[in-house]
Amino acid sequence: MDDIDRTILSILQETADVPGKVIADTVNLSTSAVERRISKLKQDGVIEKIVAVVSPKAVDRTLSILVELEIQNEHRHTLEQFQRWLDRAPEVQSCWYVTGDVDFVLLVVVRNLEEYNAFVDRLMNEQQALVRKYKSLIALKTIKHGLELSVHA
Amino acid sequence: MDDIDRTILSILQETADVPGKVIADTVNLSTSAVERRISKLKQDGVIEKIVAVVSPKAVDRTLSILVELEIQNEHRHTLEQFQRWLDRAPEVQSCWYVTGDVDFVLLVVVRNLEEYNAFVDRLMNEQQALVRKYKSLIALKTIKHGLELSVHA
DNA sequence: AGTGAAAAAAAGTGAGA
DNA sequence: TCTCACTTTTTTTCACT
Repeated sequence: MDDIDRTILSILQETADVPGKVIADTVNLSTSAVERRISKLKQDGVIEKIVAVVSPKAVDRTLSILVELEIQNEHRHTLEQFQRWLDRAPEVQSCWYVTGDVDFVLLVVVRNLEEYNAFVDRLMNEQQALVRKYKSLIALKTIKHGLELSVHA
Repeated sequence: MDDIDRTILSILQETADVPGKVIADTVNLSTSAVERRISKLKQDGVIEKIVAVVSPKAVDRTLSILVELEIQNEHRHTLEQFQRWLDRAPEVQSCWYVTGDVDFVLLVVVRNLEEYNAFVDRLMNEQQALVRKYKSLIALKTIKHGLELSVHA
């Protein structure tokens, strides 16, 4: 992966629905060369996928909450099934297993507090043996939210 | 926005680089109808953008850290410029202003601890008057990370 | 709004440098 | 691995239901 690929990646990370011709012009290459590079980047898994970013407002999911979870120590061996539970929960947009006194941090995106409450109820019901404690950090403002990575070597 | 649009959205949220024909077949509509719907969804801002998701491994950004920041109370009126600072920082992938004893939560994605340390140094240097305290939650594992929203009414 | 066909645009392929 | 010319696929447009 050379410098041109990185330039292509940083363009595609911002907007991927541009014709190859446009990219070709900015990197001074022919369209086919650019298309061939993009195919290879997909092939090699450098580009994992191309996705549509949907407006949270438009589908009424404007409430973001970071949830810090502490897990019962006795259940540390059952974490796998809990991770699957999280992975399947549609309200959970992101989720990390972290160091420190907190064990998991979840980013939960829902319609409103009622829906959040329902989510927490479900969590505490279906995973009551596991979760020792939780803390909700309600996002008053999302300053920035995306998946862009700095791509330079 | 009807049910068909929502189906289209949920497909596009997963993978947006499929021909309209494929979507047309799954929603039982002609290609032109589907393309017209997609154009309108973009036009109306329901689809904010189409982006490439880049593999963190492939570009060597495998260290994710959640940073909790507490802000000096005296500087609450200067938050705007701090938000701009965060927005411009390439290491900061996401950032929320939250309720509770913590004020901001940042998702910082970097190459390694050295790079993270450099980031924190820069933060503390350039925003020393603002930041009272910070806490790093290092992600040992990213269970799930994306921008997908449940799209149903 | 939708369909289906024609036109336009974009992406993919292969020979030669 | 690039470019250039060519083919195939996809998207857009348009007349009509």
